[in-house]
Amino acid sequence: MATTGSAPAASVPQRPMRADARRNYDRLLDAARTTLTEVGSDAPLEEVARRAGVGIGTLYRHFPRRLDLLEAVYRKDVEKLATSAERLLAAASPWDALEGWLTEFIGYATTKRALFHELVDAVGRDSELLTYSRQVITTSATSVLARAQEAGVARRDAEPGDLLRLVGGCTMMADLEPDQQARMLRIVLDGLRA
Amino acid sequence: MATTGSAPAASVPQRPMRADARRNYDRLLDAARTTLTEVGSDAPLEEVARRAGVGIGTLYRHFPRRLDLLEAVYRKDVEKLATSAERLLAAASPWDALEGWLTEFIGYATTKRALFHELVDAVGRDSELLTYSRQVITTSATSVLARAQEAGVARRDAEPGDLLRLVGGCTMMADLEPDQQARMLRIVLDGLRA
Amino acid sequence: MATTGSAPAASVPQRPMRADARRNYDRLLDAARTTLTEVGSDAPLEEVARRAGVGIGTLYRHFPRRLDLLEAVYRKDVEKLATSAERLLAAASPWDALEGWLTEFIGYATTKRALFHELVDAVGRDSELLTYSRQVITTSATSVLARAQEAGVARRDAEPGDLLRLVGGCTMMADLEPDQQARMLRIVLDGLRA
Amino acid sequence: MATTGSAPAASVPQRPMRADARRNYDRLLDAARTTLTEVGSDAPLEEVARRAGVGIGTLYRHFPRRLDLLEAVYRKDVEKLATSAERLLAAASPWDALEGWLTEFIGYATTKRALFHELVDAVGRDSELLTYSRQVITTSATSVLARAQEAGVARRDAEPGDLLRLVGGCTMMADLEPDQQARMLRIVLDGLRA
DNA sequence: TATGAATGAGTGTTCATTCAT
DNA sequence: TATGAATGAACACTCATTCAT
Repeated sequence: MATTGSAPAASVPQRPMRADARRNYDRLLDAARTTLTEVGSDAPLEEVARRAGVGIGTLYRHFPRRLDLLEAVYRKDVEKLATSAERLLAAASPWDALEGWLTEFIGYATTKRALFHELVDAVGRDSELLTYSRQVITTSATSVLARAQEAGVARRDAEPGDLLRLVGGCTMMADLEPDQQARMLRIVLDGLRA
Repeated sequence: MATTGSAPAASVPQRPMRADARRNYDRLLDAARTTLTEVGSDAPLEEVARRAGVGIGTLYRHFPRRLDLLEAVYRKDVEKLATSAERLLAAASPWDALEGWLTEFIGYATTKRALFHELVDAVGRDSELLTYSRQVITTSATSVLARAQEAGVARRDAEPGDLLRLVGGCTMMADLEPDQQARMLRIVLDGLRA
Repeated sequence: MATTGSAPAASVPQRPMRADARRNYDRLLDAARTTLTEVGSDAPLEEVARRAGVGIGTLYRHFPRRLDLLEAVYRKDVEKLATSAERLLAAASPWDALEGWLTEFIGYATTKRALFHELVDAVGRDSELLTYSRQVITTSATSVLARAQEAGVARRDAEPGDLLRLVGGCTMMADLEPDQQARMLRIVLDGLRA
Repeated sequence: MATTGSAPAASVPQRPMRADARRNYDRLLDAARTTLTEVGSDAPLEEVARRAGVGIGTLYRHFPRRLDLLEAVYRKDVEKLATSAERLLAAASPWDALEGWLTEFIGYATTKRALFHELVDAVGRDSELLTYSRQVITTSATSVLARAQEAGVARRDAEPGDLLRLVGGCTMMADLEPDQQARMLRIVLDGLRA
């Protein structure tokens, strides 16, 4: 389910990136996420390039249009959620998997808050990316919740969608104060415990 | 508790606006809210002026800086919430007051989603406006909830802050599909009923 | 046949431009023609604005996209040719009309040399502008040549198209040395005389 | 009269190119001519390299500055005209030589149309390249025309310069429709026949 | 050596803000 | 006073050129 993490989101088998290009690509994605969530969704790409320590031309070589960068940031967060779900399901206790995944989900919700509007405007709510995103998240949330319920550590009447809206919505509403976010998550988790 | 609705947000007693100026002021505020929530927080002010049916110069006469307009829009929504709380507490049943106020709160949350980031960047989280806003909303939410609890129509263990985060967060998370918003509100209200 | 010279090439009856706006519009067109023919078709628009003595924003108010400016320059030259034909046919001797119009045509050919490629790329050879241009020029050339032939001052076996290609082609080929252009015109005119 | 076709346009005796380097050099020149005449004089060099099937670095190894490539393309066309004149004079009938050379000249005029402005801007009208070009073309045109005139198959009152301007000018004016170019050439040739 | 990734100056375009009408 | 034209700083994006692989 998780992708292999090959950089360009789409398409054909291509030669692997050169090491330096790969490093710049990753740096750019990281810089983009922090810049966009901190400065706002209208952050200049020059600022992203600056934080990544590369020239603006390099940014554009990897992401020919602003939208390509936004999509890649969003997609990476979604993929990370899917990967986390797999890893946690395989290696953590049912409860820890649930808690760990929701913690990661908060990071995703922060990214989503910054990018979602612009993405919807540009590619539409039914684009491949957003459809894929909904599917991945629903699947992951369902998995970690179901395992916790089957293990008897989570309330049986909780639905994955409720969980997502509670944690995600509170994250967005909580205006990015990290300690508030952690507290909200604690409340939700306490409420969930069987 | 509610302000008197005098147009320029701050300061000294000044002569009341001429009728046409008042009309333009109100139109601009309305146009700004719809434009900013629909087009996005980076909507051009020319678009706001166009929707209000006035020239850009007139917009700037009323709101010398872009931020002034954003603040006024936000403040108006907050004041409307306060006014609604007073009206509903005076005239509606405890439950209807709670339901009515939360419905209005969704509109506020939509505005907040669009403007909050830019406001925080510009004036800071502890500015008069945002402090005032928190206080008004907490007070209003507390009033309508407490009355419903005292009347025995709402669960006693619900806290105003939870309510706000649930409804507000879900609004933000729900990606602006109005029917989804209504459904989320219904769920929360059903859950609240004593 | 000639337009009234209203500035925006298309559309509905609109209020006449303010005097200063009209002046800037005209200056911009003039500056654009000289800049594009002197510097080349890839001249920066900032240079055009600079020569017109206005800010880049003013240029964009009048011509929202680069192409709009190129089209307007080209269209104005075509319209000038049509107007010249009318004027010369009404007021000059048949021979002087022919000579005068061909002289103006050289200016048009210079503009065309600079802009044509980009226009064709952008709007296509069958666009309204280029169709209109061909029609205006054919009509005008036919008129001035036919009158000269009827008056017995031009060879009867000359065709308008030949004339245009000779004068226009030589203009383009002559690499913009103005004295060479004049000499070529003289040769063609001597050849044409009945 | 023709150069020996040594690749780098100027200067010192250097070892002959390796076969593969020579092949890349030739491919680049061809790709440059087609790209520049088709896409326009502002075509990106990456596109040239792509069409030539080499990397951009290889292009720059052969042509360290953009201008070097433009010069080489132009020079090659001029040299081809000189070579053609020699070959046709030696092997074809006087009339066929004239016709064949003028046909080649149309190709040159197309290249010139695309490159001339930029070349003049960069190296000046009296540069070695442009002086050389004028001399080669005048010489070649004079040769093929004189031979045809001496053979009694071309009008004696035609001048080489007229021919060049007629054919070249019409080529430029004819806006690149190849069939129109052929027709213009036919007209000129019919007019030339003794 | 050939490749293509990196660079950054330059250009088209937008939009907050000012100012003449 | 209301209007909208003018301004220019800022930003998305391109491409000639350099340099690491």
